[in-house]
Amino acid sequence: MPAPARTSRDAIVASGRAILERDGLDGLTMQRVAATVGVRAPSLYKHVRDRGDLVRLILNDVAVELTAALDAAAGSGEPRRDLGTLARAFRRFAMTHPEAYGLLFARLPDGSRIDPEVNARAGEALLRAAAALAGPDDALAAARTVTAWAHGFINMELAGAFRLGGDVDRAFEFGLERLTSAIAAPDRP
Amino acid sequence: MPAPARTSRDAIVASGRAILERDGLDGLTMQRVAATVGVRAPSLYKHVRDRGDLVRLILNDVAVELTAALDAAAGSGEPRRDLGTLARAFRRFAMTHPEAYGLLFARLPDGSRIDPEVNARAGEALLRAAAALAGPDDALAAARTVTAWAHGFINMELAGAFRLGGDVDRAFEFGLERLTSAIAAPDRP
DNA sequence: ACCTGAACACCGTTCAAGT
DNA sequence: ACCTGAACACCGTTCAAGT
Repeated sequence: MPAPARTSRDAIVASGRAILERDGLDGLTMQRVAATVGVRAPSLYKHVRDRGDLVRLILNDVAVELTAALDAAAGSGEPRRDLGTLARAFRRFAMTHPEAYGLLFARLPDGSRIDPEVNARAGEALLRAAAALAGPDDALAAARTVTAWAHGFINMELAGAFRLGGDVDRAFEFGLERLTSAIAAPDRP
Repeated sequence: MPAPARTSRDAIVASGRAILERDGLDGLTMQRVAATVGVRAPSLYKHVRDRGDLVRLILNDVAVELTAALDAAAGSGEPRRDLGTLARAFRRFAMTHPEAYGLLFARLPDGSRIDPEVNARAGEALLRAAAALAGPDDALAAARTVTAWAHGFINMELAGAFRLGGDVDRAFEFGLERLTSAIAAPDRP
């Protein structure tokens, strides 16, 4: 006698994501997720392998959404301009999903880490803009420089590491402008 | 009848740090720390407030050591050269203490976050080099640009986010060289 | 085929009782 | 003054039993 599913993997991931964003990673318990979707904790194991797997699914979901935001931000045809809109879209996304963003590039157990393809896909728009600006030989190194800066800045901002006062928005724009010029190939001013 | 202390806060922090580096944050349990220093878990609460406090003490310890490594790396009198040795020392330290480093700028509960003075002290050497290179007006923004880049690069490298192959060491040197030029004031080539 | 209660091993933390 | 066992509330996870 089959029993009808009272919940679904999508519902579990969506609920887990909301709880993660509201209560942080420590607050993301199987019992809380189960209660939100209307089952008991053991039932969750019919839909996800374990808690680490649930974290992975949530982060994949977030990364796909980030990718869409980045894709929408780029595409002006002007790589210099694209790099700016990409960096600002990146920062805006992180600020509206701070808990999830903080885990996106964190050291997590293997089972919780984001899928490689999802990760690669998220970096594409920026890699394209960097390639157009820096030329093919330096494309990857240039993309890594910009990504590292943007991620590092956002991560430190989210962690509250900028404690010396000053204008953080201005520091972001300063870094963005200097970096854009710095990675441009000599013949691409 | 007073009972002699069978352990100390320093021993607990040192043991906790070793366990953190070996087993990760999830592996850092009060029971394991207690066993290593030779007492039972409840005794630890005579020396630290709770587990979050222990994490804070460990991270403070790591940050102080990082500060010493950075201070030792700088001081050549040549800000351009200092920036390079600082960035490389930063990366080397992170690679030898990956678990602790990954938490240094992570989103942690308030009670686990590093002390503001320890954080400010760690940034001093880099702020000094950046100021010498960028000039007083842009000193803070320039220091934040370099710190963000270095931290972001190292954090992504530790998290295994550079999955497109390529030469990661070369990307680090590329970013370092371009960034150094980018933050230099026009009159400080 | 999914859901459940019961159970297990493990946490962090408190506290009264020991020395 | 510190250490301990016992206890409590809470985890994640497994599993046999229900429908």
